[in-house]
Amino acid sequence: MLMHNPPHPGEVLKELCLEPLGLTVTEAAKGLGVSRKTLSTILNGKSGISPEMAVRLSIAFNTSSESWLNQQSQYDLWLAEQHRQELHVTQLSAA
Amino acid sequence: MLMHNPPHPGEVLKELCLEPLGLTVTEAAKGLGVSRKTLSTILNGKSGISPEMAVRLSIAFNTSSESWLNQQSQYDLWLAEQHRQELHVTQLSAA
DNA sequence: ACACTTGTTACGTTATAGGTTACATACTAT
DNA sequence: ATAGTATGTAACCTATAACGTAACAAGTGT
Repeated sequence: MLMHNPPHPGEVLKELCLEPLGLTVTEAAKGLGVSRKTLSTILNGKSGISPEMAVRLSIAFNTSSESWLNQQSQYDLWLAEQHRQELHVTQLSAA
Repeated sequence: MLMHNPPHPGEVLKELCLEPLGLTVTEAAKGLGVSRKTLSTILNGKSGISPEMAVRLSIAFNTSSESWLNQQSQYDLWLAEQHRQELHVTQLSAA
């Protein structure tokens, strides 16, 4: 169902990983092996977490890559569900 | 952890939705509101299930869009995990 | 022979992740 | 004030991917 606007994974990343560890964006980007811009756009909700980025986050922060990618999926799905009625789809299975 | 190669969502779609209902690719594509090629490449593992496609599938087959997109995420993640060591990432949190 | 289904290729468009470079802004310490 | 650092972002590039149409070859069934 997914009724409520899920938070962008970038917010969660900032609040749960960077801030608690006192990491700057520059430092974290270096550790993750990506450019500062790439991390910055994620943190500010301008781009999403790719499968590869999920793996990077799992290594750097000792978490599960699944949790990161699932958060992104929930977010993407919430956006897609907003246009449910504009999709011309007909029922193919029994209700 | 995800040790085993997860099935491509296209296989699941074919076996769990199209075949049980006796639907041809052409019919299903029409019902989903996409081109025959788009559905065909998904069924044959040549392309993935997008968030919008997950919503289409949820409408046509009366399922949850989450389940479709999660299957795709698990698949994408499994692919990404194969290159874990090639990613130059340093530990940022305590082990 | 004819119709239908299918996979696939070729050719487009559009979107997005990622990189580098550069700029303007802010904060901080000297 | 000045130097250093951190940040967001814009411009420009590349690569990948989803999607469309049109066309073809191969298979199947009438």
